[in-house]
Formats: sequence, structure tokens, C-alpha cells
Amino acid sequence: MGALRDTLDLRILDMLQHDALLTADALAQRLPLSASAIARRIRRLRDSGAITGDVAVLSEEIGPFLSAVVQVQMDRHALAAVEALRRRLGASPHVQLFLDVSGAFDLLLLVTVRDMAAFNEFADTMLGSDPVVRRYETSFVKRRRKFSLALPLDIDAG
Amino acid sequence: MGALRDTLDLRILDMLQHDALLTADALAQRLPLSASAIARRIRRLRDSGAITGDVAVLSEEIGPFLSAVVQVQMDRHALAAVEALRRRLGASPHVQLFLDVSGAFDLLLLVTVRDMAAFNEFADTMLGSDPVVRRYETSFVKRRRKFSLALPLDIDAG
DNA sequence: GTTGAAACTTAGTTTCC
DNA sequence: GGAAACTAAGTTTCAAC
Repeated sequence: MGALRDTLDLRILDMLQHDALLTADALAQRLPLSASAIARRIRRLRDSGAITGDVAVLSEEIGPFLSAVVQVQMDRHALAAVEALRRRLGASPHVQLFLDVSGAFDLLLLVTVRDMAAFNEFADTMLGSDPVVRRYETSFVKRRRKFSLALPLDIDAG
Repeated sequence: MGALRDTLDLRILDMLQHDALLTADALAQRLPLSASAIARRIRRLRDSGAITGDVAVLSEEIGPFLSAVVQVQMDRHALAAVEALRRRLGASPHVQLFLDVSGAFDLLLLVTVRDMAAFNEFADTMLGSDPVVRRYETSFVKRRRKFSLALPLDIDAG
């Protein structure tokens, strides 16, 4: 997927990962390239997979929501059972972030639910009842200060 | 911001937070509503702030990248210094996730950089040299299994 | 092979009912 | 809210480099 040809592609990606509604016309005012060339590049970046998709970001105020960071330590015995747990976690709409991490814990989750009752329900059914889960620790999110998918693009280094 | 009027708004939001490029026409095929009514609702949801923005999601393969979860314990003495640290962290393009959390640590960060050298540079300049930071613990991300901004919308409950 | 301008097509917006 | 007219943005074509 070597679809990034030059620093202009990087600059286009960087602007779109902050605002995907920018038109090719608007981008053309900030880049030394015509709108039609920019539109072509955006299409190529999408088709090549450099842009995997576009998502609408919703306000937390449509909530209320309760979020928690859950660190999970697993037993490694049954590989199939581990895979099953992973599938369930990845498929849950309540799991926003799901990472394999190094250190004392194996998994780190960001779980978002409606309220504490829903969190307990989640923890009990997804984690507490699973024999693969040795233990887990929960930190509740007091405030979400930044939550961005934007990757840091070193524009110079292109 | 009571812009959500019914379950149709929720269903529109849920589809757009997974694919913001869906056209009103495409949504109309899945919802009992005409394309023009859907387009009107989408505009209203954007204007009211229920949709705060739209972002392009980039492939990790444009990297390579190194990500780490950093948990930070702070000294609470100098409030102004705490605020300054928060501003710097929030403004950094390397900080994708920045949460205030309950428990033994105060802050949880997801930091994404180019490589280990860049991570050390980040940790030294942003955390190691800051008197507000009492200590921090780093877990490196071995695998990113899910990273989504999508909020769980209970469609029924509208 | 990529650019920029113009023709063309598609999607969003506005008007009217 | 729905349908049609209108406007704006994306796509394709084509000549030039």
C-alpha cells in the first residue's frame, strides 16, 4: 500500500483526518494544487486504503454515558477460548478501544455504557463469567479531555 | 441540546458514526423515510451539535507507528502548572487519548509516535521534566484490535 | 503519468405542497 | 414529511506538459 507519493498526500490526509468535510476546493486554497488534482488524490487515497473510512463524531451530550478503562489479565491456557473472548469484546458496541498491551495486564479496554448498572452488566457477562479472565481492574473516566483517531503525520519527513 | 427527537435520529446517527459517506439516498433504503427528510435531519443533527464533526480514518499502514498507554500520577500542589501540563498534552498531535481517571493514577494517555526514540523524546519533554508529574507507568501497545469513536446508542430506548 | 479546465454526474439544499 | 427544482461538490474527459 505505497499510495503516499509525496508530502502533498500527507498534507491532504492530515487535513481530512481532522475534518473530512473539507471540499477539494477548500483544500486547493491551502495547497499548491488545483481542486481537480486534489479530488483525484483523495479518491486514490481512499481506493488504496490509506483512508480506511470516514466517520461522524457524535457529541457526548447525546448521552449521558459512563466510560471506564478496564485492564485485563488473562489465563493463556485455552487458545480457542481466548479467541472467543476477543471476538466478543471486539464485536461489542460498548468497547470503543481494545488493545493488546505489554506489562502486568494483557488487554486494555475502554468501555462506554449508559450508567453503572450497564457497566456491571457488561463486566459480569463479558469478563466476570469468562474462565480466560484471571482478573481485571477498572478505572472510571472522570473526564474525557481528548479522544481522537488522528495519527501524527510528520509532514516534513514525507 | 435536545436535538434528538426520535429513534429515527438515533438510527441515522448510528449509521453515520460508522460510515459518514453514506448518502441520504442510501439511508433512505434502510429507514422508513424519504431521502430529503433524512438529508434535512442530518443537517439539523450537524447544526445542533449532535454530530460534532466528521473525520477520515487513516490506515496504520501509512506508518509505522508505536503506541503506548501512559498512566500518570500527579502532584496536586500547583494548579496553574497542572493546567499548563494539560494544555500541552491536549495540544500534542502524539496524544490520541487523554482521560482523567479514578484510581491510583490521575491521567491516562494513549500516545502514538513514530518509533521508540520518538517515544523517549515525548516522555522526557512532556512528562519527565514536569514537576507536576510524580510518576508515570508505560504499557506499550502490541496490537490495536479496535479503536473506534462510536458511542453505543440504545436504539430502542430513544 | 500528472496537471488544470471544462463537461458531466451525483449528492445536498431549498422551495412548494 | 415528500417531490421537484436548484445548487454545490465529486468524477471524467481531454489537451498540455
